[in-house]
Amino acid sequence: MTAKTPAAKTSRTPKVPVPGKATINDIARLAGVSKKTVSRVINDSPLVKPDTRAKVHALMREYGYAPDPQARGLAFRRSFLIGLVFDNPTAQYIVNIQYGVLDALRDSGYELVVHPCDSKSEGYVDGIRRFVQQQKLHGVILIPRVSEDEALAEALRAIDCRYVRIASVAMDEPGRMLVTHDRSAGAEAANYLESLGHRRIGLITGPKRYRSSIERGEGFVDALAKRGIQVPPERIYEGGYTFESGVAGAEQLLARPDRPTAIFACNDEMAAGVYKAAQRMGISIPGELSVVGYDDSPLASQLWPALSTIRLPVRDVGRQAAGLLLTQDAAPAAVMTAVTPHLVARDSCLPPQAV
Amino acid sequence: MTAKTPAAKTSRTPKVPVPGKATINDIARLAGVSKKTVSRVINDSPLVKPDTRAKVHALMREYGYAPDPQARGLAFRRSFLIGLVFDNPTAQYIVNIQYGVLDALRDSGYELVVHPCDSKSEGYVDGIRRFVQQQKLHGVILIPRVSEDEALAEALRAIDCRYVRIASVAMDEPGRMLVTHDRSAGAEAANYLESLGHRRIGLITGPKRYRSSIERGEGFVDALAKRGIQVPPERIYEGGYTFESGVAGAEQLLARPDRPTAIFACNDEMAAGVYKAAQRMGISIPGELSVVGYDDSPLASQLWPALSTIRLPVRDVGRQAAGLLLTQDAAPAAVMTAVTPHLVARDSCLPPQAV
DNA sequence: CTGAAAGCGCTTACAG
DNA sequence: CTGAAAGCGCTTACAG
Repeated sequence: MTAKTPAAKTSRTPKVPVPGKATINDIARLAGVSKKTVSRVINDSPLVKPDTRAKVHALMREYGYAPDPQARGLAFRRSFLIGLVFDNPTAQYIVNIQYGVLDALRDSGYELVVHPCDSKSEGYVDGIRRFVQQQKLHGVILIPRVSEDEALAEALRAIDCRYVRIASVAMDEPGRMLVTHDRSAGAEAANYLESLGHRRIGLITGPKRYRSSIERGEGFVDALAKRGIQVPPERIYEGGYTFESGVAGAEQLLARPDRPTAIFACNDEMAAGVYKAAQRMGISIPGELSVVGYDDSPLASQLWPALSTIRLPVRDVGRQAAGLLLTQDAAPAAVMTAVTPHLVARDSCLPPQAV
Repeated sequence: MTAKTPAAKTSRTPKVPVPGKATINDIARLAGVSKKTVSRVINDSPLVKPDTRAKVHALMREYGYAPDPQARGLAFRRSFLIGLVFDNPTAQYIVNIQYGVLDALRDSGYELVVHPCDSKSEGYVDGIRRFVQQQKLHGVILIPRVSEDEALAEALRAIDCRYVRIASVAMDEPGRMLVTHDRSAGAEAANYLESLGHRRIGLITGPKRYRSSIERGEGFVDALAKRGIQVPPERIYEGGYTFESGVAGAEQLLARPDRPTAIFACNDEMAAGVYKAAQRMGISIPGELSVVGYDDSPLASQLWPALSTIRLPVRDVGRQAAGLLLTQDAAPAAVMTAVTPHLVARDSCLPPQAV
C-alpha cells in the first residue's frame, strides 16, 4: 500500500474491478475524474475535454464497463426497454418483426420485451397501459391489428408513451407510422393477372376488421376496374385469413358456371386453401386456374406449383419501425416512412386457357 | 392545512398520489408506517402484523401501486427480466414458446426479453454472457439448439446465472432441464407404421448436429428393430430439416427398386417435401406411400392428404420451463420435468398395398 | 413485529 | 469544461 506506482500490477487488490462488474465509481476513480464526468461521457455530452473523454473511454473498454441499465433507468425515470405489442398475426410475421427490431436495437442499449394481447378482450388497453407504465417503457411498437386501434393510440398518447404503428395506411403522424402500402400490392396482383389475359377473376378477402384485408381487396378491385374489368360481388368471398376459409371460398367461387380463371387470395394460407379445393374439384393449377397469394410465407414456395404471391420484407419493417422509435425525440420524422410489398411471380399463374 | 381530518377529500393536494404513479413512500405515509414495512408487504415477509398488511394492501390497490421494477432491481442487484435465447428454430416454435413462457410469467412481475443468436458464430457465448450480466437477468431459457451446447451452460454456471434448458434428453440436473422425449415419439411413429403392416420403411433424419434429429431417428430405428424390422443404411437419408432436403431425400428413397411403402420424416417441412417428390413421381399418398412427420406445424393439417405427425405441446413446454426458472431457488425440482410428444394420426397413412 | 440509516449505480440541478 | 450534493424508488443490515 506504500507504492505510488500505477497499481494493476498486483491484479487482485480491491481497487481493481472485476471485468463486467465495474461501476461508474470505479471508472471515475481510475480516471481521476468525478463520476459526473464519466456520466457525461456515457451520455455523449459535448461538455467534456477530448483528452478526458478519450481516457475515460479507454478505461471503460479496458474494464468492460457498461452502465447499469437499471440504475440509469431509475435516475432517468424511464427504462431502456422497448415493448412489442401484438394481437395474433402469423408466427412468421411476429418472428420476422422481432428480428428486424433487434437489428435496429443492437448495441443501442435497448432491449426488446414481448407483450401479446387480445384486442377482443375487455380492457385490453388497460393491460397495455399498465405494462407501459409499470415498466416505464421507452416506447412500444404496435403490429396489426392492435396498431389499427385508435383507442389504444389515444391511450398511449395520454400517458405520453412513444409508439410506432405498423399499418397498411397512414393513420398517424409520420414519426409514429410505418406504412406497408397493401393497397398498391393488391393493385400489382390485379395488373399481373390482367396482363396475363384474365378477365373473369375471383377474390377471397380477409376479415373486414383487418384494415389490410380492405386495402388489399380494394386495391385489387380498383386496379382491375381501371383496366375495364369488373369484379362482381358474387366473385368476391370474405374469408377469415385461414386455410379453411380459403377452401370454402374457392369451393364457392369455382362452383359457379362462369367460373373464374384466376383467384387472388389475400393471404397465403387462404391461397393454400384454394389449392386444396382445386385439387378436390379436379381443376388444375395453373392450367385451368391461376392463383396469387399474399405474404410470401414459407408455405408459398412449398406449394406445388410454387405460389406467386406478394412479398413484404417484414424484417425491414421491424428494423425501420424500431429506428423510428429510437430517433423520435432527436429527429422527428417529417416524411412518412414506408416499406413497399411486391409481387413474386412463381409458377401458379398462366394465361387463361382458350376454351 | 389546519384540518386534522383524514385528507383525500380535497382530492388535488400534492399528498394524494396520481394513480399508477404512487411510490413506496406514498403508501407508507398513507398507511402511517415506515417504507420498510411496506417493503415487507411487497416481498411477502411473514414479519408483518396481519392488520398492518391488510391496510397496506388496501392502499396499494386503491392507488394502483406497483413497485418500480428498476428500483427494486437496483437494490436487489438483479433485474426482473427473463431472457429467451434461441438460435434458429421455426417461427411457430419460437412463438409458441414465447406464449407459454408469458403464461407462466403473467402477474409474476417478470418480463420476457428475446435474444436470438447465432450458435455457429465465433464468440456467441460471450455475447450471451454480456447480455446476462449487463441486464442482470433473473435467468434465461435456452431452446434447441443452443440448449444443447454444454459450453454455454458452463459459461452461465460460471457467472451464476439461472437457466433452464429445453432439450430432447436430460443433459443437466432436474431443476435446469425440461425434457421433450423425442426418442419415444420416434418410437411411437415406428410402432404405428409397423402396426399398419409396413415392413419396407424409409427414414429422413435431420442434421446430426441437432440432438433432436438423432433422438427421433434412433428412437424410430430401435423401435422397429425391436419388432424385427431392420432399416438398412440405404433407406436412411440425412436431411437438413428443410423442405428441399425432404424432396431430395424422398426422391432418392423412392427411386430404389425395393421402394419403401412408408417414410418417417423427422419434421413436417421435410414431410411436405416428401409429398412434393411423390406427386412428381406419380406415387399416391397414402395409397402407395404412407408418410409420418414431426412437429404438427400448421402445414401438417393443410397438406392434402392431412399429414399424420408427432405433436409436442410447445406452449406447455414454454410454460413449464418458465415455471422451473421461477421456482429454482425456492423449490429446486427433484425430479426431471418432461413434456411428452404424441402421434396425431390423420390421413397420410394406410396399410401397404398388397402388390 | 417495526423503523432509521445507508446504499444499489446512475442522473438532475446547481454552482463554479 | 468539471464537480459536490441530493435524489430516483427500492432493499439490506442493523437495532430494538
